[in-house]
Amino acid sequence: MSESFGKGCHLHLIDGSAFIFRAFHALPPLTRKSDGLPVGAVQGFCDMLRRYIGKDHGDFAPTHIAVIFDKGSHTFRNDLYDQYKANRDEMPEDMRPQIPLTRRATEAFNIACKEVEGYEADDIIATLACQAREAGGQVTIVSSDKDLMQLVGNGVEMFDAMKNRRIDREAVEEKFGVAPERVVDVQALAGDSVDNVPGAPGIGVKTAALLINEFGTLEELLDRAEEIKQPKRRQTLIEKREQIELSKRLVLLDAHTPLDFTLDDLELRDPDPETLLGFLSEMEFRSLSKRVAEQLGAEAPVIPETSPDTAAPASDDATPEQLPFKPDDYICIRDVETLETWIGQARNRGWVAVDTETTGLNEMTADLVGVSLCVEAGSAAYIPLSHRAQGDGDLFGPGDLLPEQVSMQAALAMLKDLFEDPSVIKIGQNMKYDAKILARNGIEIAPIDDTMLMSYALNGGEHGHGMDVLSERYLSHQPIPIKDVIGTGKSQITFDLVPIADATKYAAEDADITLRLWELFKPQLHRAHVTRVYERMERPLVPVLAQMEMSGIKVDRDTLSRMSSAFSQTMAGLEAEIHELAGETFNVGSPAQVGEILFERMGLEGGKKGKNGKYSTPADVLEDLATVHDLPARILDYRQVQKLKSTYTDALQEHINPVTGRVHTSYSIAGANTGRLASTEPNLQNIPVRTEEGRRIREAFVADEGKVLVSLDYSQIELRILAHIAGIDALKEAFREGQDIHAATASEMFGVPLDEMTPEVRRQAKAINFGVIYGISGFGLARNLRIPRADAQGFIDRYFERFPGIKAYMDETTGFAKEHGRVETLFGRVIHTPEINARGPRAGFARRAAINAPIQGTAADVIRRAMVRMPGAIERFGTKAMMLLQVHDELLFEVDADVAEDLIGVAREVMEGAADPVVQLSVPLVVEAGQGPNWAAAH
DNA sequence: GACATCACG
DNA sequence: GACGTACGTGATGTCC
Repeated sequence: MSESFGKGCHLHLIDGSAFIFRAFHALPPLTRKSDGLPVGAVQGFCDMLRRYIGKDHGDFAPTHIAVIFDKGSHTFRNDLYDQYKANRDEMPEDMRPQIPLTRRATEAFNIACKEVEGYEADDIIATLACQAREAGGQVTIVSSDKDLMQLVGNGVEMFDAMKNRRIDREAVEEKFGVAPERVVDVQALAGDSVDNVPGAPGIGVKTAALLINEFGTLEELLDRAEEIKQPKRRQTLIEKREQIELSKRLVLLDAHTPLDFTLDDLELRDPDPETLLGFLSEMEFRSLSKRVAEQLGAEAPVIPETSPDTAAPASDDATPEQLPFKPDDYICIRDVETLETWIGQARNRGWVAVDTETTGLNEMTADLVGVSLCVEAGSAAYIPLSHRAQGDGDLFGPGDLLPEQVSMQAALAMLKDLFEDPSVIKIGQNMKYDAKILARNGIEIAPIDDTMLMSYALNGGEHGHGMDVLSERYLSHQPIPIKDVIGTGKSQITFDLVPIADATKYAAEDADITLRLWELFKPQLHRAHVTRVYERMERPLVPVLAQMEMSGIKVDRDTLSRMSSAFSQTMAGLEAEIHELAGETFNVGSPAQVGEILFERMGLEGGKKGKNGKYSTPADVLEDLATVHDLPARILDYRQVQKLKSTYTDALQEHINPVTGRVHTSYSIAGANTGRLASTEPNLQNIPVRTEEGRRIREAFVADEGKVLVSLDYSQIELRILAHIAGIDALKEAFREGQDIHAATASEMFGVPLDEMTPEVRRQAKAINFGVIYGISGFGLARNLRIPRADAQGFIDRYFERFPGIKAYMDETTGFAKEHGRVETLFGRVIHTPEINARGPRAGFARRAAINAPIQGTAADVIRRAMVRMPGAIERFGTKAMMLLQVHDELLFEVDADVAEDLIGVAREVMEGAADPVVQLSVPLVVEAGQGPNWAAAH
């Protein structure tokens, strides 16, 4: 038996969480070969422990050692302040299953592994450090966390294992500007954005240290705050006293954590080679076991290579060994016992691929028919829930529910447990669809992964991201076409009428494919450096958009209906007039016939033929012709009304959901190459606004009784981003000063003072500004402005001369695209440009798209980030505020009238700050807001 | 299903 | 020197 802890002893306390996070982020994602379990962080953790105990610590050699972990997410600090650590990101899903394994690893190393429910590791470390100090021993805290620096001094030091550097009194003083004893005072004032400790607004570490050094302690400072000379600072300290005192309680470590062990329990023990090597073998760490064995003077264990038939295809090598698809092996789950088994398997794994089958494609109206699951490549099952008889003379009449299906209610209850289990990742292809179907059945599926969005992050611009494309491209497997199952055209049936045996093959295959794609894509995300893009801007959008789509927007049918009738009359009148002018009757809605009339019968000049050999009659051509004849003008009028009627007043009514009385669009997250969303069925991102007549359509988009619609939109976001990316000082300055940007551009280009600016000159500058974003050409600008091409080219030359950064940006961007086959947004979104090295006209398109993509894409990223943060920010309004629509640079909300102004304040802050903290824009983002009873009034 | 047209940012 | 020509979308109607 050894003596108890005291003088001459040296306790080393390792901050376990810090080790895990370091290990996780320092290493590429690694999975255990035999079953795909993520173990990268465990391996890193073990290696860090190995190196630590094998290290020559000189005078600081440990006699006692422990690894300290956090336990439970709720601590006394959450009771003090509910926002404590509230803006922490969720733990990456790959990391979660590795936490218990690191505890096992610690034990395998024969190192004490300690945690106390409801206490942070920091508090336990503080308690042990104090006990050791009082007993006369020395302490080394293995961490570089600044929150622990308050403990340094009197025999306690820290050690930064990454930098291999000891942190003593002097080092702490250097960092905080005060002695370790006063570090908490400085932290209380400066606050901490990582832990969400509020502190004193406007006071950072520097100022805090200055104040503490002047007054001695925080308490003294607060008592004598009146003496501070700077008025702003004085006011802050007086007004925010409570908040500062709270902050101190949050940062002050609790050295009185109740412990069920003593310092003596932490005595250094040699690892038992058998136990440790056994654990490392189990984890299949080959080279690490070898190194450990060497260190211990033991024999390295032999770890068998996994046999191919049990190996998960976790590698993404060019030709991974591919398990064949065997549709006959798929299981049909017809009783709760079997379902229970499958759910158990999913729980054991920690993940499961999921697919829902329904009666239609519209998530708001389709009914759930069945669910498929896949836990391992090749091993998938389908759970039929509401399949019905086709009625071809069987025992069951047409439409009868078929027997031997798990009851909807029972299955949903069991699946709800699994789908809402935070420790099981649910993997889907286009999860928003399944999430909405399940939400309508009372299940809030989470956490999720989405193979469509993974592909979008990885392969954006290369190809589409539908299951068929991905399966053929990455698994060399053509999935069963849906039309083989439900047919096409008139004889098409709904999925509930598909025989269960056929449905099983189809549905289980989809889940199987999804799981295989996930295993393939998951490790690629890190390698392609798009993990953050996927985790911050694609995946979290799924629940946000699902909610928006399910909310829908109220559309007044009567308004649309009345407008539609009026349009009919107008069109009839115009049609008669057009026939009169043409001298014959023809289909005004047929561009081919219009071209024929204008350019053949009437002999007007300027007819150009399109690729189908017909005359082309787009609006700009007709506008030019309108100066010489009335007919083209009337045709334009007709087309405008026809568009408004068919696409808006008529079609929109068809989209009013009979149950909710509202219109529910659907957003494609992975549709647009640049990162923009796209709105379909109906498209609510192209509701008219530019003309007075069109804008009236927006009057039919209304708020419910007692509510208002609130619209917030980014002002000139793309030009601001261009100014930032290309580093155009003159434009940045104009934005910072809040100037009219087009007028400022014109002034800079033509030397006209702002107060002498004419609308015409400003209009030209505006066209150039937009042209630049689109990868301008002299021809295009000339056509847009209807000026001679040479003049347009002159403008562009002048623009490049005045803003040389723009030209440089364009050249650098195309150069980058040609070299790498891709461009990137400021937030790291990758947009591939496969055509950039093509020849012919396609090269021009690709070049302009490459120039535009980082600008449009960065703007898309910004609003995505705002949308992801929005639900948390507006949570305080409860059901009083709902986010309904996104229109690229605009967010539309429906809000109780009494909180509309508050909502505007909150939402504006989120939107204007959406780039932070990843990107520091050198121009401000400005959001304009409006509100009213309908969308026209809110804009 | 291709094409033309036009609605939006 | 010719070629085509502003970026990104979705819906509707005609016509084959």
